[in-house]
Amino acid sequence: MKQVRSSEWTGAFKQHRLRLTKPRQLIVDVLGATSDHLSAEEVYLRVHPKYARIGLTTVYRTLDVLVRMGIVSRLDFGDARSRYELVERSGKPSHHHHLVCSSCKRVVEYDDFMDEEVKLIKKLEKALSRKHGFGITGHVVQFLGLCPACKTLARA
Amino acid sequence: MKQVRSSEWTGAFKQHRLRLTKPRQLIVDVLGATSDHLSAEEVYLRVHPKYARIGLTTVYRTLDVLVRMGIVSRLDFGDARSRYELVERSGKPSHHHHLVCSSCKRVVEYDDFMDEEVKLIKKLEKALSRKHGFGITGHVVQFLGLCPACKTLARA
DNA sequence: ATGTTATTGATAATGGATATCAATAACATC
DNA sequence: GATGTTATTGATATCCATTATCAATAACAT
Repeated sequence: MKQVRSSEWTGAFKQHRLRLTKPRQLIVDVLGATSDHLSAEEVYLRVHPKYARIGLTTVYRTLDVLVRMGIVSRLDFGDARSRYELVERSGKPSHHHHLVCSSCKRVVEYDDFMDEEVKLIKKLEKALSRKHGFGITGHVVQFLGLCPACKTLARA
Repeated sequence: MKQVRSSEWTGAFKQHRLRLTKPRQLIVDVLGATSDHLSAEEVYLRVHPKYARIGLTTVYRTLDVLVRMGIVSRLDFGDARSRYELVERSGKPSHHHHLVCSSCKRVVEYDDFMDEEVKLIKKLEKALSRKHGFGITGHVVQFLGLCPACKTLARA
């Protein structure tokens, strides 16, 4: 399952014989219009004004499909709900990772030393794939800590 | 909050004025006796035969305390429940990461290229800390994929 | 031995996510 | 453009991991 550019998602849908429905279009639109990491409910709330009969169930299902197709990434920042972002979105570094405040869950995207990181990840993927026979499809790299605001509060 | 060796956990408890109770001892024992990544319920089930009046609530609370003290790591393998492992356990590489099958959730621990990885992580921690003012306390590195068995099934 | 208070555990409640299933709407075909 | 097939939707009920509540209990300092 290889990555699909969000700009080509309609084509990918057709190839998989998936129908191009209004809810699906609006959900991709919402994800493309923000740099936030939205939860399913937040996606629902942003689609609702434009399409009031959207159902939360549909949002969950659609996000699942998009993740499985490699158009969307599912993220976990430890706040008990999954969050989603387009894999490819204009104005965002194509490859990035996340720095998360474990207290307030604020998220910073970073791409420092990404060349070096990608090189190491590729090397590891190859080694692990050979050693354990896994077909590797993705990775998670994340730093956890306290943001400046929460650090100050912790001292109080 | 710095890491605490599991062998010294009783001392760490005393320093924090936390009481050394039977449930807490048994929970640490269970984690020390396995290389599995247990869920809260699995910990509960393994303590129960030795101490039938253990409550699931206590297990959740204790695991939380242990995580906050740096004695235990909370892991997320995408199967909708947190899993736990001792940070330091005899017979396990002290620093390692996980390769997870996204289908059956099987987990392989690896420590390949760990020197290189640790060096990069340290460098990133320093850079991110300076750039964004975070006090960095931890990181997640994880590879996702399909294990040999699930790969075969997927082809069927 | 005793008092203080951290800890426990039964119970109920929360909340994100999923299963069910009849109604609807894409879209291939004519 | 009309029509039939079938993927998709969404209201509803449900699941299940985790957390809140609070009276009873047990660590441990004195």
